This record gives sequence, C-alpha cells and structure tokens, in this order.
Amino acid sequence: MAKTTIADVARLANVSVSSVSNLLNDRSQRMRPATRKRIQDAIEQLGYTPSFAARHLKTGHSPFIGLIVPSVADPFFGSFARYVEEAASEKGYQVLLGNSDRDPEREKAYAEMLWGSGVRGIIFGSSLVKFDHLESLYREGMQFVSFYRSTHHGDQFSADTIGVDNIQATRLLTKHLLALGHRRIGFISGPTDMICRLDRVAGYTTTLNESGIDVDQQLIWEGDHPSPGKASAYLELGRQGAHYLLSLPDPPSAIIAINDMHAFGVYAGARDLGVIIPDDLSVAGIDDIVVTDIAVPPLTTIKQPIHDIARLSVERIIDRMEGNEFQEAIHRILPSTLLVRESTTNFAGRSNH
Amino acid sequence: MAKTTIADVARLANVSVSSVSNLLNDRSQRMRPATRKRIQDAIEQLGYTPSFAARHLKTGHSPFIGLIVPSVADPFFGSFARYVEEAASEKGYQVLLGNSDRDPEREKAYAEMLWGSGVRGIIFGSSLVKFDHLESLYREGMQFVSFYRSTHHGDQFSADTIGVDNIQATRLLTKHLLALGHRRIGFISGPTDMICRLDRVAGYTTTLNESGIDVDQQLIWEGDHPSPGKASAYLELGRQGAHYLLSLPDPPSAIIAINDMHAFGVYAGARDLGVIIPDDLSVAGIDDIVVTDIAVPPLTTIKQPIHDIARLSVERIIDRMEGNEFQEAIHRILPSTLLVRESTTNFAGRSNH
DNA sequence: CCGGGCTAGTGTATCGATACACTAATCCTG
DNA sequence: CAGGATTAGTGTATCGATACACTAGCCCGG
Repeated sequence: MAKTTIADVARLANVSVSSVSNLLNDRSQRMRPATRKRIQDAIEQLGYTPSFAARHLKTGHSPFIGLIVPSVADPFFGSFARYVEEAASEKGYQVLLGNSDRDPEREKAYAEMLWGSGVRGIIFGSSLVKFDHLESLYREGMQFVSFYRSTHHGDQFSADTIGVDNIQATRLLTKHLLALGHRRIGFISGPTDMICRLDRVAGYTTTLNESGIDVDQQLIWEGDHPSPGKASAYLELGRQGAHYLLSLPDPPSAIIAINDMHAFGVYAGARDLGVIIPDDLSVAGIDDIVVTDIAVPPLTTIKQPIHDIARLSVERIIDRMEGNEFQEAIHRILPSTLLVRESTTNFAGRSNH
Repeated sequence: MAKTTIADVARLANVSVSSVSNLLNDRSQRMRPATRKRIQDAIEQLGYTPSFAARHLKTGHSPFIGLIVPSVADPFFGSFARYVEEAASEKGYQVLLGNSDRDPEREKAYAEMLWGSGVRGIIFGSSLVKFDHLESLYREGMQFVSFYRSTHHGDQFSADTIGVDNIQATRLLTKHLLALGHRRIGFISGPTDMICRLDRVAGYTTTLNESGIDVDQQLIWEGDHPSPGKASAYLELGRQGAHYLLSLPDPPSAIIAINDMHAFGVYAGARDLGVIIPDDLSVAGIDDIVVTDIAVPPLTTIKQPIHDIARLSVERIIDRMEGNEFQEAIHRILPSTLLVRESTTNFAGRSNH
C-alpha cells in the first residue's frame, strides 16, 4: 500500500539511488550488465513505478499534453481526440481533455489550468480567429499546435498549424456541383468566427466567381452560435438554414454545408418541407464523420486525413515541448479528398412549383 | 519566464511561506485581515499560481481523474466524455482520457500509467465482465466508478456502479415490439464480454419467455470483436448481423440492436437486401446518439440519462478520492426511457416472397 | 611504480509546497 | 500581577526523483 520509491529499489539492489535513476533515464551506458540486471530485478520485484510528480517537480516537465476541442460530443472531434490520444500514448504522453465550446474565455481558463498542472503543450482542435487570449501563456513558455487553422493571420506569436486546405475543400465541392450543372448553390455556414469557416466560405465564393457566377449573398446562411453543450445543435442549425434557403423565392438546387452535422440538419430540414434529396436538392458536407456512408442518401463530403493530422500534431507538440523551443513554426497542409456519394446528382432543371 | 514560487510571494508580503500556504489552503481563519490582504496582493502582483506537482508530491493527490472509455470516437462515449469533463472541471478537476478498445490489457496498462501520474480515481465508461485485471491497483488505493455495469457479479472489491438498468432497457424495447404484433424478433449483440451486453440480452430473452415465446437462438446474432480504432466498426457489425438475420429461412420482422450504431448498421444491411424499414422490418436501438432523430426513418431507441450519470460519476469519484475511502460502494440505477420513433411499426404479416 | 585516464559507479542539494511542532505577544482571570 | 489560554503567526523536515560534482578502484604507459 505504501508507495515504493526509488530508494527502496536502490536498497534491494544494493546500489545508490543515482544508479537507479541513471538506469531509468537511459544513462546506463557505462553500467555493468550484472548491476543493471540487479536493479531491473529489484524494480520488477517491488513493482516500482516512478512518481511522475517528483520527476515533474525536479525536471519541470510532465508527460501530459492538453487537447482543447469545441466538444468531444461532436463526432468529428471525438474521432480526432481518439487519434490524438492514441498517438500520444504511444509516445508515453497522456492527454488532458478540455471542451471549450469555442468560447475564448473558457479556452483561456482551461489553458491556464493546464499550465498550472505542469502541461507545457496544447493541441487545439479548432481555432478561433483571434489567438490573443493565449499570448500571455505563450510568453511563459506554453507551446501550441493548432489543427484546423489553415492560414495564419499575423499572430503575435508562433504556433504550429496543421490541417487541410479549407479553401480547397469547398473549392472541390463547388466545382463538383458546378460540373453537375448546378448554378444556384446555397451555403450553410454557422458563425464565421473561426478561421476554417472563413476559409470555407472563401473557397466557395472564389470558385463561383472564377466560374463567372455572381455570388448571391442571400444564398449564404450564417447561423447563430449554438447553445453550448448540445451535441445536436449543429443539426438544428442545419435544419434552420435549410428552411431559410428552401423558402427563398428562387431557392438553390444544391447546398454545401460547413460540416457533415450541418448537412444532416439540411436532410432533416428538406424532409420537413417535402424536398427530396438528391432529386430536388443536392447536399454536400465536409468531414466524413462516421455515419455519412450509411445516411440516406449517403452524403457527398470531403474527407480530411484526421488520423495523420492527429499524429503529426502530437509529434510536433512533443518536439516543441522537449526543448527545441525556438524552432520555426510550421504550417502544414495535408490533402483532403472529395468523396462523391449519392446526395449530389445532376441538376434536373427547376422542378415545377 | 522563471516560475514564481510560494517563497517569492512570502518575501514580497513579508510573511513566512507557511502563512502563504495556510491562506492558499483555507486555513486562514486566525489570520489578521491586513496580513491576508498583503498576501493576496503579493499573489496578484506576481501572478503566482501554485505548482500542482509540488503539491501533489507532498500531499499525495492530484487534481486529475482518469476516464477510460472504449473509444471517444464512438458518439455515445464522446457525449459521455463531454459531460464528464464538464462536471469535473466545475469541481476543479481535470480529465485524463484513455481509449481502451475494451481490451483488458490496455485498460490495465492505462490504469497503471494513471496511477504513476498520481491519479487516484478512474471512471470507466464501460466495463468488462471481469474486473480482476484492476485488482492490484485497487489494493494500492485506486478508486473506481463504473458506468454501464448494472449488476455486480461478485467482484473481489468494491467499485461504485452507476448506470441504467440494461435488463429494463431491452425489456421495454421487446415489450414495445410485442405490442406492435411482432413475434419473431431478432437481436444483434456483438460480443457479450461486457456486463451491459449480457444484461441486454437477458432483458430480451426473459421478456420473450414471460410472454410465452420460445427464444430462437438463431435470432440472436453475436458478432466478433471489431477491429480496434475504427469508428465505423459497429456499423459494419450491424450490417453483417442484418445480412445474417434477414437471410434466415424464416427471418425476423423486427430487430433489436445492442446500440444505435449497430442499429444504423442494420439500416445499411437492410437497404443492401432491398428490405424497407419500417414496412418490412422494424428496428430499434439503445443510446439515443446524436443523429437518431434525423435518421431515415428516425430510430426508436432507449434514451439513457447520460448527463446525470456523468455528473454523479464525477461526484462519487471525487468523494472516494478525497478520503472517505472505506465507504460502502453504491450501485445506482437511473431510469431510462423508451423513445418511439418511426423505425418501428405494426407487424403487417409476412410480406410475400 | 607513479600518475593520468577511464570505468562504474556514489553523495547530496534541489525542485515547490505542505504539515506539524513550535513560539512571541497579547489577553484574561482569579 | 502571576500564569494559563488564545491569537497569529514561524521554522523546517519532508514528499520522490534528478543532476551534477564527486571518487574508489583498476589499467596502462613511461
């Protein structure tokens, strides 16, 4: 019951605590195999595990990384969290999870708690347009890696960013729909307080412009902030957006939603109004969350390489924490791919109404 | 950049470190208001935050709780994790997340890492039938609370269990389907290595028996373990199960799936075979995950009070960690409710084939 | 056979907070 | 006004590991 310490091991193995410590920290090059074995046996016998608290107190760093996402109840971030945890645990790190609901105050409070707990690196699963609230922590030495922040908008400090090209994502979707003959394409966005969202809107508008189509601002629906904590909030927003767009005098024949949850909300909204997908309306999302391919109809979407992103994020944050502090920030963009499924189809002309 | 310590504060406020520590730990009853203010000002001025590592080393406990779930990529556990984190952070605790894939080895390894990190309490989001692999940790003083483990099967030690009555859950579903006229009701279970699953199967079989219907073992499909890490694994299992059950010489007219993800797999499997839900086949799940009500058709399911369960779990684990160690284990069952939606309907007689 | 260099370790101050045993100064109370 | 009780603190050993400055013993060259 009483915790066994490094001293207990040293006593049993008849060596000094220093030697045990050296072995534990891979500084045992110049140690006789016999001695090494004695120590290892003692560790085994006592079931000794080092105290991270003591180690942390002495060395100043802990085997923890922070992960802040809007909400793990969102299937997309749930998957992301899962991969982050997996990669971290392979490297001997543990993940402290925080849900921010995209609230800068909560993000800041959380990050500060983490700092107090000895965490020196945080992965953000999503980022607000402004990063200012984290500047003071950065000054103290906290390291950041941010997923989902494709472009850097003159931040005051250097955080790694890893993600997909969000502009490219909506560009692919918009081109796909244009190729199917759609000309009035709606966009359901939610609040554009995050960089990924701004980029996604931009990809949509620039692609339309390049194709000689004027962007009709009426076709861009920007929802309010959802009430925090409700996993179904995005569905509801998508539904509201669909109601709005489909009730326009000249409604769109296709809708791009900012993510798959919003897209499924569009499914519900369309059903409310008796609009059939894909016959009357093509719908596309982004993320490829777990249920997209068994939805009815299966959802056309953009698949993000979130497994790779998670692993890379973990590698980077550990690199940064383990000392190579003043290296340049990296801004890595990984490719995303268009998955064409049955929710998008050829524009069949304006249905009679 | 250099961390400010309790000694810095004491120096600035012209008191001893003991006094600062006393203030920080609410032992300042007998301290002059003026002194208290001096200390508080010094803390403010220096931006001092206590080192959790040092505190932990001295006191033996840390502000962390562990949360082990099969996978946060599963929307159900994602929601659960979200609520656990919320409740914990309100109480000043942080959540360390682990994904076990229901592998006892991984559970054990994870729990031991947590112990080494100073974590003295773990919430399990799901539990394996056997808890033996955790016994040695329990001996050392680790506390456990387990969600989803409705009955206690003679464990060697006392862990709190909080959850829903899984027997009752499938009982409600089975009765509902019987009331609709269904007599051949299939059950898709996945491996029955977890208590909640055993209970769910039991609720189904006993209810059938009580109604004078012989349980046809052919109608119970037990899938293999899914490949770890794949969020879509349950969908695939449900699909396989549906293929099997619907290809029987005398197929069921209704299927209960062990959870909603499996149920959506049944949706996919039914579609593969041209079976229409609910006309040809009624389907019901358990969990009420986020997309159930916008599925086509919306899924009849059992809603678990997972928000309450999460909060209660956090309260209990903190209680247990904070010393009242040898209190009795509690076994709390919270009510779950049947949500009837459009995926279940009256048995219409055997469709011609 | 002396001394420099190497091997295989050892001894101990230290990280930052806490807990417990102290004590100086003041206040009663008989 | 002696002396016990109370108030408002203080001093320091301690938690468990690490880092760095040591050193005992041996080898080998000159």
